[in-house]
Amino acid sequence: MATVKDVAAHAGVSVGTVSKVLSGDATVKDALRAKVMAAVAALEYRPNMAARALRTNKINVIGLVVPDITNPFFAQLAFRIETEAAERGHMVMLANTHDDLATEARQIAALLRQAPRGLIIVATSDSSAAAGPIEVPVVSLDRRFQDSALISTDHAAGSALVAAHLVGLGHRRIAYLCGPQQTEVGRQRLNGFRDEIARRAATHPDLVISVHEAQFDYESGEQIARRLFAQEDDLRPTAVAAASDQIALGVLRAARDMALEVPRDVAVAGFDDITLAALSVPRLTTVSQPVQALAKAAVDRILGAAGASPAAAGASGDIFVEGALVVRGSTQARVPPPSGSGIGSGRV
Amino acid sequence: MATVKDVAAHAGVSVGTVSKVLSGDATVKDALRAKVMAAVAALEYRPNMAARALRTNKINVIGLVVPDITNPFFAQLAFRIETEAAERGHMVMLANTHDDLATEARQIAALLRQAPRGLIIVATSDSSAAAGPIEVPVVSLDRRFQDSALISTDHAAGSALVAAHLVGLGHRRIAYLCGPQQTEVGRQRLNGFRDEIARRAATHPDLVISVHEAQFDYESGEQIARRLFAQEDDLRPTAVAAASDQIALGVLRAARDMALEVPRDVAVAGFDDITLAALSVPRLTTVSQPVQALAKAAVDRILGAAGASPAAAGASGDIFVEGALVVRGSTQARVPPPSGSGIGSGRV
DNA sequence: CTGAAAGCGCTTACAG
DNA sequence: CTGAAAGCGCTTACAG
Repeated sequence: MATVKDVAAHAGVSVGTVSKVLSGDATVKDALRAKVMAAVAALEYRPNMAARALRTNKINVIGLVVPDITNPFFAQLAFRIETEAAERGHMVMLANTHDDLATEARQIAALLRQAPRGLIIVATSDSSAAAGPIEVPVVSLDRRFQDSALISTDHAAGSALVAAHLVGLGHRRIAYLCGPQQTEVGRQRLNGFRDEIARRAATHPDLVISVHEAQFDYESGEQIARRLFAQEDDLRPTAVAAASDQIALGVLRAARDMALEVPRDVAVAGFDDITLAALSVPRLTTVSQPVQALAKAAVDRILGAAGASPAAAGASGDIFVEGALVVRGSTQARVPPPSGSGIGSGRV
Repeated sequence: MATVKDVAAHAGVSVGTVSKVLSGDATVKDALRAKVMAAVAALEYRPNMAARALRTNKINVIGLVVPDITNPFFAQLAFRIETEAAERGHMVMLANTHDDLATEARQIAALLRQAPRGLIIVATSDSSAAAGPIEVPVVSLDRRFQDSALISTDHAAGSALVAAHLVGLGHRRIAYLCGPQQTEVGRQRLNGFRDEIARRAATHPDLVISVHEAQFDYESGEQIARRLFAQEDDLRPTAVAAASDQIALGVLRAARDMALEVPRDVAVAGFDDITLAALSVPRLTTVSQPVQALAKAAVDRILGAAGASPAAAGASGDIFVEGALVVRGSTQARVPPPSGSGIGSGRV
C-alpha cells in the first residue's frame, strides 16, 4: 500500500503538501495540486483510515445498535441509515443486543472503543440501565435509550389518523385493541386514538369506543376479537382498530373464522404497515412508519444536519415524525358521506 | 481517555509492560500484572483501537456486503454473522449494494479502506465485475462474488429432500415449478429435484414429473398453478413442488381460488422457509436454509476456524451446507406407506 | 523478566 | 504558498 510518503516522493513535494491536497486545502497552488493528484492516481494511493483516526481522533463510522436486525422494521431502519450514511461518506457498524440489557451494554462498549462519530440506538425493551457518560453523540431511535434524545414516529398522531378515518367512514361503534400499557408506544397509540375519538364525539354524540388491552401479537388480537365478534349484531363494533398490524391480522383471522366479512360486516385497521399488511385478504388499512425520514433525522443528528431543519426538534431534542394513513381493502364506508361534504370526501 | 502511558505511570511500570499485560503475555510476573490490572481498572482504561490498528495493521472488524438488508434472508445471515463475530471479539460493518454493480464496487472500496479482517460478500445478482486484487480474505455467501470461495446452502440436496418426501408420501404425478434457469440457484434446485425423481423412477415406473419455469415470485407461481389445476383430475399433478416459498404461496392461492383443498387434493411444497411459510393456511412444507451454519462457516473462513472442520471445504474451497426438510400441513400421504416399512415410516 | 526506543501513517500548527 | 517536525496511542524487537 502506498503511503503519503510515497506520494510525496513521486510528486516531488513534502508529505504535508500531500496531506493538504487530500484534505482539499484551498491554499495549495494548482500546479502542485495537479502533480499530487497524478501521483495519487499513479500509485493508487488510499489513505490509511487507522492513521487518520489516530491523529484526528475521529473515524467516519456510525454505530447502530438494534435489538435484532431480523425484525423487519429495524432492518428497514438499518437499510435507510446505512444508505444515508454512505451518501455522506460514512460506514455503519452494526450490533444486535438480542433485546438483552447486558448484551446491550457490552455492544455499546465495544462500539465506543472504535471511537465512532456517534451512536444510533434502538434500546432494548427493558428500560436501559445507565452506563457511564458517553463521549460521542447518541440518539435514540424508536425506543428511548437512557436520557438521550428520541427520534420516533408520532404514534399518537398516527392513531388519530385511523380514528378520524373510521369516524369519517360512518362508524359509530368502534373497538380499539391497544398495546401493552407499560410500553410507551402502547400508551401513545392509545392516547392518540382516544383523544381523536373524544374530539369527534362532540359532533357525533352516538360515537362509542371500547378499549381492550392486547399484546403486540397475532394471538391476543385473535382472542380478543373472538369475544367481540361473539356479541349480538347491534352490540358488536362495526370497526376494530388495532395498535399493531400483528394484532389486526389476528382480528382478520377471527372474523374469517366467525363468518364475518371484512370490511362489509366489520372494518379492521392496523398500525406499522408491515409487509404482511399488503398481502392479507383483504389487504389491511394501516399507518406506515416514516422509515426514511426517521433514518435521515437520526443520521443528521449524529453528523450534523447539512441544511436540515433544526426547528423540527422540540426543546427536549426529541423529534416525532408523522406516519401516513394507508387505506386498503379492510376498511370501507358504512354509510354514504354526508351530502354537505361533497364528492370524494371519503378519500384520505 | 486514559492511555497506556497513564496506566504505566499509575502502576509504576513502563508502557511496554502495560502493553504486554494487556496482550496476555505470559512472561510478565504476577505481581506486576496485578498492579497493571489495578491501574487499568482504576483509570477505566480502554485501548484506542485506531492506534492499535495503525501499529498492527489489522482491526477487529469484518465487512459485510449484502444487496439489501431488508431481505429477510440476508437479515438473518447478518444477525448470525454479527452474533458470531461479537462472540469472537469482532465488529461488523454493514454495506448495502442495492443490488447495483457500481454501488457494490464503491461499497467494497469503502470497506477496504477500513482495513477489515476480511469481507463477507453476498454478491449482486448481476455477475460482479472484477475490481482489482483484494488484499484481505474474501468469502462469497449465498451468491458468488467474482472468483472467491462460495459458502451456500446445498440447493440440490435440499430439493432432493423434497422430491424424496413427496414420492415417499405416494405421489406419482408431480409438477416442479423451477426458478429462472439463468440463475445458479434456479439450476441447482431443479437439478437436485430432477435427479432424485430419476433415481426413484427406477423403483416407481409410474412416476411422472413435469417442469415449469417460474420467476422466484408469488405471481408466476399463481399463474402457472392455475393452468396446472385447470386440467382434468387424472392429468392434474397430485403434488406441486416449487423452487421457492414465494412461488409455493402463489400455488396455494391458486388452489384456494380453484376450490382445490391442500393437501387433500394437491400437496404443495416450497423452499427457503421464509416467515410467511409458517403463517400460510395450510402451513407450508419447505426446506429451511441453515442460516446459522452458513454464518458460522463464513466467519470461520475470515477469522480462521478455531477448532472447526477444514475438511468441510472441497478443493475449490467452496462449502455447501445442507438445509433441513420442514414438514408442515401442506403435504400429506396420498396412500398408506408400504406395510414393510413399519409404523411411522411416513415421518421425516 | 522488564524497560527504552523506534515507528506504524497521518495531520497540524509553526516557520520561512 | 510550502516544508520540516512533532505527535496521536500503541506494539514490538532489542538490550539489559
